[in-house]
Amino acid sequence: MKDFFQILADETRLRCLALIYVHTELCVCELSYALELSQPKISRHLSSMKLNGLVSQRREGQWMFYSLNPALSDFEKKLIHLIVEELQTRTQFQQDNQRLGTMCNRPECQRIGD
Amino acid sequence: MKDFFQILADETRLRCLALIYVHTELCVCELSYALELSQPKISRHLSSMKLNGLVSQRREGQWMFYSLNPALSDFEKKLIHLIVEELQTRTQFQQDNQRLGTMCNRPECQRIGD
DNA sequence: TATTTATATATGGATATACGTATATATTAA
DNA sequence: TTAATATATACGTATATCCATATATAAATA
Repeated sequence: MKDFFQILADETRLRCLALIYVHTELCVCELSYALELSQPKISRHLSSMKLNGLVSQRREGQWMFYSLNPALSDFEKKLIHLIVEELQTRTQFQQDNQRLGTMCNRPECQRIGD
Repeated sequence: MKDFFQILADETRLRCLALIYVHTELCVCELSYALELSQPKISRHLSSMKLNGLVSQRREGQWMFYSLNPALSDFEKKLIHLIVEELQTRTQFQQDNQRLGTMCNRPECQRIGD
């Protein structure tokens, strides 16, 4: 459980998690744009989230899409749900989400539920 | 929120948190005994939990009793409830809790709900 | 094949964290 | 006042984490 919280103990990763949760799946460039952070930084954090089983990845052409790992335990899923619910009430998320909405040339793909 | 998870991202602190939650309040020597860890180590972790608002402290004679901080937000309280609920199902907690039960000369005090 | 776009990784440095050990402080009792 | 018990803190070290920058890999396109 310690490692689970370790992975949540970073603002960049929390911001990524909230957007991924809400949009089902997002690629690195979308997160980099929405959070106004460098591509390597986003990629590194997603990589550590992947390593710890928080997210899974799917390649589609040039893009690597990240989504919540369906293999998460019920406990972890419940926590993440509550965490994202809370994050959504905060300005940081709202700003990030709005920026994402204004992004041009977002990769076209069959995103489920977006 | 990052700092909240930072504080939860340590096994010793999670073990303390679970015991404190279940027993309402505990002192350093009880936790040190139950977890079989040195007094300075327990004290240092409790101190950081106090600093981050997770627990509050109350002195009674020689003993410093730690309990969950009542000023925690509803969100934080809900998370902690779920976390402790999960921890209670694990052997680590059960062993810690059992050792606490076998401790001799536990400080006598009017512990609420213990 | 060469170029562009998207993503991942390597490196070195700065900072944070956790630890054991030693010691200081505080309270109680002799 | 001295001793014993409980707790807190200081210090040095080892390790982990995060970052910016540079570069490597992979896929798509010209």
